[in-house]
Amino acid sequence: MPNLTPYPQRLSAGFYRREDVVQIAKELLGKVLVTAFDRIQTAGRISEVEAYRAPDDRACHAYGNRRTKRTEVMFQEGGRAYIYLCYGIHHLFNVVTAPEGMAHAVLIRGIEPLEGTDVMYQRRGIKLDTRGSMPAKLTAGPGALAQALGLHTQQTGHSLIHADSEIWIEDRGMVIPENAIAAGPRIGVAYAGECANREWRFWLRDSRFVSRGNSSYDLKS
DNA sequence: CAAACGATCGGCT
DNA sequence: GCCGATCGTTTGC
Repeated sequence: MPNLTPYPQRLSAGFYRREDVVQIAKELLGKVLVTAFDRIQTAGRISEVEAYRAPDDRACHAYGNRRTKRTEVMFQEGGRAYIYLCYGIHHLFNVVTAPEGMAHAVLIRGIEPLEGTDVMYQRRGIKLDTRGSMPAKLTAGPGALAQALGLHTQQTGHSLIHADSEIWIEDRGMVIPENAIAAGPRIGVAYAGECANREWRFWLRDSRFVSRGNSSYDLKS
């Protein structure tokens, strides 16, 4: 059988609306996050993610299924952006998953720059230096990559699926073997008690565009 | 109405 | 490695 799958292929409702957010988080590694605001396209390969899951996850903003104005979008059907302000400064981008009524999300924590890198430098306020390799600080860390892609809290709730969306995720056919994925506890959730021990942070083991050291271990060694 | 608190980053030591 | 910035959201009085 010839492979007739045309790439790139935008991820569809069926991908996002499954109930296993941990599995979806892992599958998002290697996919390509794209923004196209005012016809300026920027894109990067997802290299680090974290899963959050209401109602039982104390680290999740919708813990206990509490609905607030901010978290309401997490309860909507999968395939939307949940973007919130962190520490008064950083705009953190999450992918809403699961069917309507289940508040699950995947925080995107790192991307490897692919397209529009000049714009990324501009948005980040980093001076372009063509000598040497791209600095990890360009798009490693959730606040950094959101800034590089022009993501902002005002886009929270936007669809990642509709044809006219300015934010979407593509499958470009990259296959990530399980042993290329590392796992560890989520960052910055010490307040979450036992839930802080859940190893729901995943990253591409060999990527430089990861927010913390590549310690911890590989999945399925 | 008041106040505490971040799913972080960058600058400085 | 440590520390301060900065402000919307949430909760408590």
